[in-house]
Amino acid sequence: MSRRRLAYLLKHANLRLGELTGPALEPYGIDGREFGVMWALRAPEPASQLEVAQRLGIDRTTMVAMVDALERKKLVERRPHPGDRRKNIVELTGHGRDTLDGAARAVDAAEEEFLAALPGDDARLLRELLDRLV
Amino acid sequence: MSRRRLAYLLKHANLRLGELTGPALEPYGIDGREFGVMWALRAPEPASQLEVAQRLGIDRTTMVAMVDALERKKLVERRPHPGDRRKNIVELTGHGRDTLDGAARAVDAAEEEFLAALPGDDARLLRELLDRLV
DNA sequence: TATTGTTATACTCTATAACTATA
DNA sequence: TATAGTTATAGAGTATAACAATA
Repeated sequence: MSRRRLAYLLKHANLRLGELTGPALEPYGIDGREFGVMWALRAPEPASQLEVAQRLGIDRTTMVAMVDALERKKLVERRPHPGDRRKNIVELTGHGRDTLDGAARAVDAAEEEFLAALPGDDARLLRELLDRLV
Repeated sequence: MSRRRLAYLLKHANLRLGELTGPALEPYGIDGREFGVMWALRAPEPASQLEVAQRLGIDRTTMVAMVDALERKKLVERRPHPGDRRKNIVELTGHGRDTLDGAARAVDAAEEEFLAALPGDDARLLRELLDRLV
């Protein structure tokens, strides 16, 4: 009867996951949000700053600071778009790609630990259900 | 292959839910966080400010401002704890209880709309899986 | 000494508005 | 006129530190 609300469950699930992914990413010098940007950049097709921001659902002004930080760490690079000089192409550097490989494995492990309370099928199911909602 | 990360799914699920519950609560003059506090206060047993804060996983300093706001709206009341004068008992007022009744129905409807993409069994299952994780 | 509530303060995350340069 | 990126700024939401009252 002491039912917890869906918003509470989603928020605290995300908080708990963050407590696992945060430390897992620390050795790579990035936080969860930066990992999210790099993850969105992993496709071989280059993307403009705005495209990445929209893919992640963050504001383009927020994106500026994120790319600034990642560029300072030599993990991504901006270069002008050949066909439209208003746009920046944002790409992972070689070092960024290497970092992402390791970081992605660390995040995989953190997610696995987060989902450890659920049997394998249920973990897969949870991801699928959320995917259908978002 | 374009897999979205679990943190992304949880965050955006919560954002989407908030976009539904926010407007649903507007007629009741409260936001989602205030609803959360009132929901935690619905049990007949009185609770101290700190107990409620811990139940919700929010800081006690944050709790002060939340209770201040709800008290200004005459939805909750503080009274001294009879046995321990350091503590405040926080309780719903009559008006607070009436408001919560309506607000809870509005939030139920918003959650239902949020979960509409899932067949009934899956909606129940999602809640259960999250409940086991948090 | 430790705990509860409070206040002042600061930090993180994010968005809005205004600007520059391109289209 | 509209778009991409940038900057400055402001607003949530939250936490830390210090204090008063009480245990």
